[in-house]
Amino acid sequence: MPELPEVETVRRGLRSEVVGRRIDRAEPTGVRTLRRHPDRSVVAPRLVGTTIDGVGRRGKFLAIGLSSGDALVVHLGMSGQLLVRPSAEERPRHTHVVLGLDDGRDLRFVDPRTFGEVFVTRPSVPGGLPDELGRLGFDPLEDRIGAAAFLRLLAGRRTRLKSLLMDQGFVAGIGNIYSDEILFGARLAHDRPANGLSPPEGRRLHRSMLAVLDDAVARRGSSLADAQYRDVYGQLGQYQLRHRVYGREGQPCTRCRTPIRRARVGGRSGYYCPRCQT
DNA sequence: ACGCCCGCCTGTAAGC
DNA sequence: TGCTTACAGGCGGGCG
Repeated sequence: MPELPEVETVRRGLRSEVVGRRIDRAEPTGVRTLRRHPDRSVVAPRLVGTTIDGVGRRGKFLAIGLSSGDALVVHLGMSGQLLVRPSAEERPRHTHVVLGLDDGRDLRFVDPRTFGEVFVTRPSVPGGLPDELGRLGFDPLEDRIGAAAFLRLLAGRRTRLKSLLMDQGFVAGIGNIYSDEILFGARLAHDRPANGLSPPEGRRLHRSMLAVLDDAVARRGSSLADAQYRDVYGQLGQYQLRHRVYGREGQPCTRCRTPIRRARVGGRSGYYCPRCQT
């Protein structure tokens, strides 16, 4: 499922493949994908003729900067893919947006479960972050806040750690998979209240967050059994091979051999080592 | 302020 | 074998 490392991998792929290209055609057809646009007919004219200037990311959102000053914002949701394919190639099912580029290729948004979205907006600060993303918390890799600042943010929060890590208004980009991996790396239980951590524990959480996310980006993200996550080239990620708790219920902990457990946390599966994480 | 549930979706896999 | 059910989960909204 696309979380920060997967979205960052897509961002880097777009930077290599589509920055500098002009959009010659636009087919924004997906009704649910374009749900922020009550009138979808306004979308294509804002895209056609513009050049892609750059690609930014905050948390799980991508912001594709256009020469017009608009930004094309993309969220992959659960099953969204941004694929760069030759325009002549057959389109897969659930293709909701197609941008025809000036090099004979398409940038395609494909999303079977339609939890993802695409919209065009004009940042009030030219070249800045789209205003719609302003409610997001800090981005662990873009902002690189230090341990001291992280500890100050934790201090005000009574929330349990897993919920807090997945709260996009607190820290942007972490979802179910990486919250479990980060908590394992920090040797902290998912239900610990954030403001109850000792300073060493808070520093462990900070260090684990950066270490897990950096390693996952280096391995181009996680693709699970459903193979829904693909980069812009259609390639799978490799970080799932490094998962130490996620999806490993009943398998021995890599640190202590105790069987990994699964718990329902807020309607979702959370995985942890009952011995290492306290 | 926080926890928890629901609804939105489709594809896959487990269960009967 | 074939149908039904459960599950995967990001996110916004609602409710207690």
